[in-house]
Amino acid sequence: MPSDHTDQIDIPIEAATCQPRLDGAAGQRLSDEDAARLATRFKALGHPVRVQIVDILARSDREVCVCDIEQYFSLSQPTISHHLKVLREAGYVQAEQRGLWVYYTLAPGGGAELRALLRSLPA
Amino acid sequence: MPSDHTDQIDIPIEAATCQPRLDGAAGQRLSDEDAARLATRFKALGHPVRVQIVDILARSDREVCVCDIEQYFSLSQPTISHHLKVLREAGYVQAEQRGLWVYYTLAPGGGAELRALLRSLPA
DNA sequence: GGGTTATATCGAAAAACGTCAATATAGTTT
DNA sequence: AAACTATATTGACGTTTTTCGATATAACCC
Repeated sequence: MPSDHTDQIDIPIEAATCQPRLDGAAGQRLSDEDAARLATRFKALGHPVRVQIVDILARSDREVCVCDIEQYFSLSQPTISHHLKVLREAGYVQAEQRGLWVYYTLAPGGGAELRALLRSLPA
Repeated sequence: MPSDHTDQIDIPIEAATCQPRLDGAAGQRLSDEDAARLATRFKALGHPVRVQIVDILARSDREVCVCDIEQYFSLSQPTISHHLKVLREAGYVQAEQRGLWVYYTLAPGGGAELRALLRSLPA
């Protein structure tokens, strides 16, 4: 009779080990430092209030006063100040004091990239 | 007599109020829902281990077994499993079980975007 | 069936985060 | 100088996140 008992039958599903990798188990990858820097930047955008703040700045064609930013939220002044600090330290925004007021803008360079990031989900 | 005592002298630096906004104090902006969704996605990338995992998947041209992912880190198995879950729930990665092993890939669609995100900082 | 293996889930402890009230700082006005 | 204003910082408290050991689940092999 023709072969209908092809000997594939007792081949274990994946040769008893998960598909071996080509490169030696720890090939080229992101450095720990780069991963940490990236994570810091992403984490800074990982809060709705900070996303909103960045969006406000991205939509504005001029600098925006902290006192105006505060109007958008029903949060205490220290809380807004804290979120602005996180965004500043992550390099997303820049502050300039003039008189009693402090004006924020998106940090130069990252502007286009940031607008793209914001568009990356709602699309 | 000609004006040489122009009355600009006692104009306060910024007219006693910070530069007024053009739109009515709460113009068009990101909805709370969109801000929350964006923040959730960014937060999922807000940890170095998860950035590394995404990078590993982004560099690989094939699916990667959990057992291989674990090799990259000196963290417990439950911890890696937890980070994979966060990435899964954020929609960045996909899992497929085959035999005893589970293989992860970047979620379809977002692949190019994700690679761009990863490139967004080290550049 | 019983034994083994890979991954996921649970529960707890430590660390990080978000928020506010209180206070400090720095500028402005009188 | 004193009073006032906008923003930042400090300190405390509740919540969430990260991590692990222990256990559960599910698939394989004998």
